[in-house]
Amino acid sequence: MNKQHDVCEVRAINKKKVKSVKQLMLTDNEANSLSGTFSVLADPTRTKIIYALSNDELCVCDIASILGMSVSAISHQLRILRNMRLVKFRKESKMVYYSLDDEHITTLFNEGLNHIRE
Amino acid sequence: MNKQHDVCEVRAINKKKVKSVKQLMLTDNEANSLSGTFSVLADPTRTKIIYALSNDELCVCDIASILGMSVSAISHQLRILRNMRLVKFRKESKMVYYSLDDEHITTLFNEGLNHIRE
DNA sequence: TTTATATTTGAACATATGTTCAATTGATTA
DNA sequence: TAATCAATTGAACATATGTTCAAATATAAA
Repeated sequence: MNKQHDVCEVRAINKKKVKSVKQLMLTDNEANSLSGTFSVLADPTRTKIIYALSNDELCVCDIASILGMSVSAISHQLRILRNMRLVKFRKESKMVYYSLDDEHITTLFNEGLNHIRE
Repeated sequence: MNKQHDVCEVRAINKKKVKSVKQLMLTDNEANSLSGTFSVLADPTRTKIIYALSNDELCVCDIASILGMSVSAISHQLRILRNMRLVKFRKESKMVYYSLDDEHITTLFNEGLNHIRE
């Protein structure tokens, strides 16, 4: 920690603003939860999976085929989407069929899609 | 590439579904652009910065003070937000004041915030 | 039971990302 | 001019993340 850092971390330029914004500031938990939510959508493989599932319920093998990727890679990503409750699944014999489970995030997803497409 | 992969990448379970979803599928560019958009919001420091700037125009030093982080770390993150046109800035003597610049993403940001808060 | 197949899993690997540290730039002031 | 300060930058470092590979599960069929 050198002098420059001390100055800027301890003495703010506009103390009133700093104080008032500090009071409103997100907690670490809120910021982590918020950025964590966006992180789920921050990978092209996952956005493709979500997009694919927005059209149809699909098994792992078909998702892999659609994306042209290995089954293992898709399965790893599906686990992340499962843990975040973004997708649900049902088993039918050997196969596992995935579908979307979270309306909020798919709304977010579609807003993002509109954003890049307009 | 072993046998298992070949089977699942070449032969899909439900060929019709796979073919139709494949035709609708996002291009790599679209998927990268979409996930890239979400990536900007996928870091707690950046979400805090955006949140702070949604309240007020702020200089780098004050943002650092509000977040309790080094000026350098904040400046690096502001560069990312600048490159993505999420924030704009004006110079006033030695100081640089940042403010939000992109309505679309701040809408996205607020939707995410509602999502985690409800 | 043995074989085949759909999926999951863990470890290894490479790459991407965020922060720190030190140095630099640009503007102000003594 | 020299000194000071806000901000930026690049390199180094540690950590996180995504894919691959090999092995393990689980279910169905021969």
